[in-house]
Amino acid sequence: MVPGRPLEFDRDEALQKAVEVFWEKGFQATSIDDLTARMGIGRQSLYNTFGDKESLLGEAIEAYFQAASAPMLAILNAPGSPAGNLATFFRKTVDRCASGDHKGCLMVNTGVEFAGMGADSPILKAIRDRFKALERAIRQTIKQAIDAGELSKSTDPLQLATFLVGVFQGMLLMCKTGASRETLERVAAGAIASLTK
Amino acid sequence: MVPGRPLEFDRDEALQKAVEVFWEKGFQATSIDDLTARMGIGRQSLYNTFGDKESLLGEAIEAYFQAASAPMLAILNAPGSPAGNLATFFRKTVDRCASGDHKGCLMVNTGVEFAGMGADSPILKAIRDRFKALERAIRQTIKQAIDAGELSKSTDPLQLATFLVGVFQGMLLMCKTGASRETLERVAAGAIASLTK
DNA sequence: CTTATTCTTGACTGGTCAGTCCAAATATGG
DNA sequence: CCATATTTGGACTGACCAGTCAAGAATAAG
Repeated sequence: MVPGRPLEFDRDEALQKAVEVFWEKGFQATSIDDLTARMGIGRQSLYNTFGDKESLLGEAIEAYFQAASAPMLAILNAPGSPAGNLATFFRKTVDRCASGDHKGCLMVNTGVEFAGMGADSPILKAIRDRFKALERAIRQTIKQAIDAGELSKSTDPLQLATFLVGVFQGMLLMCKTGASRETLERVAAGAIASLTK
Repeated sequence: MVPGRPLEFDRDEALQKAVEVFWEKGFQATSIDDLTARMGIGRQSLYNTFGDKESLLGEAIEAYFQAASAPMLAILNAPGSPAGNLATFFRKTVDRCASGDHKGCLMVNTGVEFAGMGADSPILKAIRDRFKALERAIRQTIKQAIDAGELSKSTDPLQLATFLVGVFQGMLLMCKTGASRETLERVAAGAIASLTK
């Protein structure tokens, strides 16, 4: 084993706290002091362990995506009706928004913040890639729904998947800016209605 | 007439420049120097004429909304088919996004930024109110479409209107984060499809 | 125990930023 | 021409902030 003083904190726990702060306040509005306070570690420990502020954000987004996407992908791939799974996906999104104190989505929030400073930002690219991955998963479920006869054979899976991701992002945005549960339910109802023909 | 040295610049022109800067860079990332440079006025002139940075943003949002909403409301209220007008609304949104160099929507962008700092912000309230006004206009057009027999009598105007505003905001968000015209066209197609039954 | 390695603590730095102050400039009204 | 009112330009201030530095503390290997 390599010698040296061991970390006094749990790296994953600290990262989880960083996720919360970035999620609530946004990247620019979060200071290093905000982070160290919530993470319960010293300034130098943060720089040693996570690199600079933007690297930490990158790790926070990665951790957020893993935690947030896993249950949603599980819904899409659940046994039973694919179209029903898509409907469940949107109902679950309403629940998550309504129970999250209007924090919205870390990736959506961060995407808006970084969009203004050059489209070549690695952060922005990571966010886009992750939503692309979600789109692929939804498209797969749509294909299954078509095969199962739940959606018309004339349905364009790519078009419908992109549309649903758009509605999804719209819901997360509205959640962040203060929409009520009723509002989000109406949006979700529209998405679900587009699955019944 | 009240004496005193006259302004050396056109207030509305300067405000329009401020809109552009906030729109591109966001509120926090815009410094007073960024503003004075683009507006072509001195620092003190800015504070004299517009108050502090947040007041200027408030005026910028107001001016942006007036300029951006007028043509969109005109589309909704155009003579002819109400449902067709709603479809035109979304096609026009694609055009505006695709021709705007991925600036998205000033109100959406700003809404995300201010959502993190207290839901009681007057800026955030103004943004919400303006989207509520858009929702009302869309609901009115939906009612006309129902009366004209273009939409089923069982259609819930409020539900559909809220849904369409959600899709609209989703499109503006995706525009900001770099979506291609093709992507936005797919989302718009989904919204338009929800108007044909 | 000694040494090499890593972590922690707190002070420090260089820069940026929003907002203010003030003296000079430019207009009107008498 | 003078008094009054307003704008302008530039310097200034106080605060904050991301990132660095250095000295001491904790660990494991030999």
